[in-house]
Amino acid sequence: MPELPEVEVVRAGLAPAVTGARVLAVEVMDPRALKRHTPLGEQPGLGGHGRTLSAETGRSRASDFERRLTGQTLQAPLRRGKFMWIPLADPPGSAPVSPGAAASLAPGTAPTAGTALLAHLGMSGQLLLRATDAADDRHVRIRTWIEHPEHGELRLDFADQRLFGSLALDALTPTAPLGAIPQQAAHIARDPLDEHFDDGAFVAAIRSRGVGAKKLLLDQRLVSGVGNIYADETLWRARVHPEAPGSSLTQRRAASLLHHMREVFAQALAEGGTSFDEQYVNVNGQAGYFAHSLNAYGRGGEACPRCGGPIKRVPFGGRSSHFCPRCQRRPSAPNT
DNA sequence: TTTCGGTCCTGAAAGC
DNA sequence: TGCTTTCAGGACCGAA
Repeated sequence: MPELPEVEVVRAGLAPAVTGARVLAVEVMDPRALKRHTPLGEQPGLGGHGRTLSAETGRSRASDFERRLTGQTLQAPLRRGKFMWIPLADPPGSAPVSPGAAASLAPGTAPTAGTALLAHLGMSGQLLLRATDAADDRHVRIRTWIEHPEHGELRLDFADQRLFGSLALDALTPTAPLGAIPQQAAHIARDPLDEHFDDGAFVAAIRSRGVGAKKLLLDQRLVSGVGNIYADETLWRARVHPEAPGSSLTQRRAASLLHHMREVFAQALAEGGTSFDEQYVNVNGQAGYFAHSLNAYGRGGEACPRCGGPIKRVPFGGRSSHFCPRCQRRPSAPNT
């Protein structure tokens, strides 16, 4: 289940092979993997994300995507949170973009910084670099043939079993202080590995909200890149109950959430990300090792590595939360 | 403005 | 053995 560390591993793995490569051909094998893609001249959201695509809409998106991407030159891939994008050929007058330079702008800002190939891996999305004659992987939805000046011809396959992910061509919108970000990712907050992430604003924001800490960590408008796995791990490390209201956290506790979030991300990155049931692999199809380092997520009924008490698994908005009721006490009274 | 629940989707596992 | 149900999850949308 790709969250920030997994997407960053993919981004870093793609960079050497795609930066400077030219797109030779594109084949959309399943238009449902283009849920975020809007053909030129069409209103965003028509038959949009989260809704079933009609056959006609699917064909229209597929042909537009194939036509516009073919022949383009790819730049270095960038990322914010779980969104990753590859800017297409330098638009005239645009500045170089770095991940740390990307900043949120209001949706709807006029696109003036070119176009990018945007990717969101959803739950089971994979971007796989393959030799042009390699055997097919399962669930390949979109196939791209590229030619790199040093590495020659390669295949870049987007595979996605559960179709929660998608590719799209999206307009880049300028950001302050430098750079640009795809419009579809402009509304989300910076991620905690971003050098421009505002720790003070994050702490203030979560302390002003009455909803549970886990919901706040999963809110991509407050901090991006956190999913169910790393939310549970962050809360366990910080000894915060998933349902502890943000307003019940002291300044120090709220800041410690951020500290532990960065800690768990750093460790996951070092171990190549978290892989379950082959739902996440790097660009070479290899699994990460961080699943072995999980303390809470997926360990319902097992002993807490810290206190030995049983890890509890409870329903949480259609999924599950894992925490240690002994280490992560629920606040008994509102903070005053 | 904030919060909640439904929707999209596939395949493994469990239950009957 | 074969069928049905449940579960996993991120992002988005509409309703309250």
